[in-house]
Amino acid sequence: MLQVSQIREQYDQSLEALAKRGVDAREVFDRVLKLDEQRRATQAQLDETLAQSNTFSKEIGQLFQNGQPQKANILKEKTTQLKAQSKLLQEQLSEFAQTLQEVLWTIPNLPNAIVPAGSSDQDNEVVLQEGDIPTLHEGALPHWELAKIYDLIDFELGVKITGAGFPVYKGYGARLQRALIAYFLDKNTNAGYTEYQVPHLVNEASGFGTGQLPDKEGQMYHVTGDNLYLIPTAEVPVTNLFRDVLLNQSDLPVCCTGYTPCFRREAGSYGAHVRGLNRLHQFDKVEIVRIEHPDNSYQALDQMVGHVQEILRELNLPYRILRLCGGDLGFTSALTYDFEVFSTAQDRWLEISSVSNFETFQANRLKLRFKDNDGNNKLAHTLNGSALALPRVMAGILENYQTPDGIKIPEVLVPYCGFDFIPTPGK
RNA sequence: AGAGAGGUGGCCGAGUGGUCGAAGGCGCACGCCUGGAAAGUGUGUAUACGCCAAAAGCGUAUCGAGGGUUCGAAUCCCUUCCUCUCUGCCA
Repeated sequence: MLQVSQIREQYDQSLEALAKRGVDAREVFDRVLKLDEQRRATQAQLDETLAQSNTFSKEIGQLFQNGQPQKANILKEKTTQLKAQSKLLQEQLSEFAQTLQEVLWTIPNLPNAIVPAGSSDQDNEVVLQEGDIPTLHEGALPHWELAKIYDLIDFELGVKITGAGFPVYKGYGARLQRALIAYFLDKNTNAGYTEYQVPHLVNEASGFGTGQLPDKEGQMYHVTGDNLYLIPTAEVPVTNLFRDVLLNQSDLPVCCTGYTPCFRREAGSYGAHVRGLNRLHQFDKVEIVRIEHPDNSYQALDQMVGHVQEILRELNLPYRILRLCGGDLGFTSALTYDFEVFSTAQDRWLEISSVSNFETFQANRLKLRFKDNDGNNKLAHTLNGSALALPRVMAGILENYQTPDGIKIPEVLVPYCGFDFIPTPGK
């Protein structure tokens, strides 16, 4: 959620920034400023009325104590009027504040200066591409075929016990999955992130805190009996740990990591793009979250990008980094780098990580602040990224590491897996 | 799930209708004391919003949350959430 002061004090810059998303915000900005003015004026009036009323009440108390009830009764009548007035003002104030908040919720974050303008993923900037794209043997297969042949993942079984998009991992597949989680967590904790195990269900307040509610309610699974939501990403429980928190500057930066399954109801999309592991209702992800001083947040973002790069280099997967354009940028993000792994067998890039700086956009909604060294309370910057999302890493490994005799395991994963090769059945 | 107890500032804890944003203590910050430290001692120590160009200052709200009674509510009433104890169930 943007701050009103941002809109008021940097009106033109903010308009320009949003234009990169293809959003013309002039009208909504003007509405915000007007509502804010109304809110403030009403508050001033209300405060004055209540102050008057408080003064009278004190006088009445004294008059009763001094044995002058008739004088007190005169004042009582006055306060009755004031009470009616303040009640009305109170209602108006709530109305203005509520509407203002609702309008602010509709405005996306301001893209950073280096975000390219653009309307779709066509306009994303490739910042870097690294790693050799392997030349595969004749008859190389996409991962859903490999999963079947090697009996690593059973999609039909998942359908039987739950439904489409809930795969069952088996044998080597399950081991590889567990190895990846352990490897990612080790990489992250070695880089200074504190590991958390958080609940996979969150309450309504947390859904509002990170912005899934009220708008994107349909994307989460809702446990109606207890009014809880299955988390769509660890970002929700982890970031909400810091909801309504006032940190000290010396606490910064806060670096967290955690593994959770992620649940997404998301409908739509068809064909090869959702086959196999490409899009699921339940998948695993290791997330990193940082809370930073505003002066350091972009440096932190670069560090996070470097960290994910290191993992991909170790896995020896060909990848590229995209700087998302305004039109492709998430609603809450100021700057996002997407990581994509090249899937040779599918001949396409698969998104495996997204690293973003939200600046104060989330913190404002979460009321996540810190006391700076001058004693002022300021909104912190929040950042997060996947390090990494499992399914497409799995897909990338299976597809890029396949040989006619079987699937090799990236060297760094061998200690975690306990095997270095998945042989072709029957060979 | 049933029965009971309870939710007050960073923490502990007092407060059952007015002068209570809230005693006292702990913690913390700064000063004094000290050769240095401890002890002792003094002062200060919440958040949000509004007024003000800004600071100072002032106003308003906040004692889990929401509503009500009252001129006036931490205190009385209602609703709700949460925590603890016992019983039940259970990995």
